[in-house]
Amino acid sequence: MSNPPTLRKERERAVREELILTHARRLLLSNGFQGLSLDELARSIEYSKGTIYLHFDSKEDIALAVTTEALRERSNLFERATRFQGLSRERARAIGFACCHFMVTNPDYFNIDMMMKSQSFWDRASDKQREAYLTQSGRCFRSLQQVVLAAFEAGDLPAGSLPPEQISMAMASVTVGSHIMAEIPGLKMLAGIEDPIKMVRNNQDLLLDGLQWKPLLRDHDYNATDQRIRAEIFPEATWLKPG
Amino acid sequence: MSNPPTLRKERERAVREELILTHARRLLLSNGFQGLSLDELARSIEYSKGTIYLHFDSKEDIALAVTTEALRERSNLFERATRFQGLSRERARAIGFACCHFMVTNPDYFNIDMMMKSQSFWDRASDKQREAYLTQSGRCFRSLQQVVLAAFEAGDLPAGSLPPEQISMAMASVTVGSHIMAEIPGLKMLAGIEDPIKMVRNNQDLLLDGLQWKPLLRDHDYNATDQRIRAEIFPEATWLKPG
DNA sequence: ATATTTATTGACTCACGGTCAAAACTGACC
DNA sequence: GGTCAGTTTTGACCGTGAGTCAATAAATAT
Repeated sequence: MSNPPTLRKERERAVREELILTHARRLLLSNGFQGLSLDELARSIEYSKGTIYLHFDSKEDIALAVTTEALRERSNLFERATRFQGLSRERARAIGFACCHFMVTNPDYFNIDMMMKSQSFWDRASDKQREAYLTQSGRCFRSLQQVVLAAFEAGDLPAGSLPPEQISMAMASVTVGSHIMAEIPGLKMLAGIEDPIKMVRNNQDLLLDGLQWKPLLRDHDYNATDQRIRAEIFPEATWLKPG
Repeated sequence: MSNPPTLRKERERAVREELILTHARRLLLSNGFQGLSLDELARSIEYSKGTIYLHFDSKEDIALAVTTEALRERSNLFERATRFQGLSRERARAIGFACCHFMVTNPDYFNIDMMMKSQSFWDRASDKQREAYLTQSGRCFRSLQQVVLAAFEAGDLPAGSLPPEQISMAMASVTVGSHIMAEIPGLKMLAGIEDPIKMVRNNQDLLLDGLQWKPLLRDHDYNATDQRIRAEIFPEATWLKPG
């Protein structure tokens, strides 16, 4: 039994897996799931198709892994957001900010993510990838939950109104839904949406007001908060317009 | 040139198209998009595969048509809902009710609908089907919009706060998002969601409160409203639990 | 009854996801 | 440095299934 080569092999394997995912993401984003050809992918990475199947069980498995990688990135942003120093609702806003920043940075991510949630896609992925995806979902959720609990402790949310998990879910729901609605080609026109991000954030504000999360939108200068969030946590977010 | 036979032909064509869609829906719902085989579909309808292609451009085209049929059904429910006699927020609630009723009646619809919105699927459908889909989306949206405008007229929504289209979009967003979140396998457990429908309606309530849509949740007995909605508009909705 | 147009077919192609026996490579042992 | 068991990698091959189109059947016109 030789250890050094084994370790090297593992490292090389990890590198190759990353190589596969990098190219898979590129193909997936440019041609969609249907346009992702495993023959082309094999050619891109300069390994054979068989080798790809040493890493992943199916095409769907690869797509889910790509999605999970992006989701991990999103979780990281969320965790950074929770570290914002401020009122509880400002911290919640920082998470909303993170989410929008992610959307701007990864404009095509939602398409793939939504697709993978369709039963017939989800079912064809491996347990391993499914678990990894749920782990990252959990991380996102926990970031939210942490801020919600802090809000209860600070008395910024009315005690006993709703269980905290439900509040986190509501926040996630409005965000996901807004992103989706913003992407529907025809409705954007129909509803006169000019700036999708603005809509998302707007809807988040409405929900938090509905939850009576203090301070309410009208009682605080959240534009200033946004500027602080950007300056202190997400200096790379160049999309935020002043005012 | 013969007219009578032409009319009959058109009728027969429409019947056959419906036949295709009926069977396509069955296969789609039971096996998912991947499991929908055009050979099997052809066998089901007792016509050849070529004939299917006289009606639809691609597999995606068929799937979109199935989706649109369901969406048309949903639009019908929405329009019925707008006819509820009551306060503006009660009418909005009736639409929320309709949406939940639809979800209960068509539990797998959202999967397909979400999939069709992915770029690579949408792109493979025909213009004709895309337009039909957007037409039905528009009908849903307009039902919502109608109730929102009525709310402004009645003074139940604070004037000048937000443009009505944006309010409609927010309502649609929170609903769509809640449905999606409710369906994610792992998160349901993580967040302790027991009744997905309850969550959807809850989130809708929170948003409408956030919009200051009078009367607020705490100022009105909306359980009674639900009972009336069911009795007067949706007697077939057996899922509504009393209380 | 026959010609012409229209409707329908299903065998065929081709692309692609997935497999696996064979080839290439590795490193342990003499 | 040569041999060989074990491991890794390969790419030709398979089955499936979407989409096509020349051939056929049915309907209609003459």
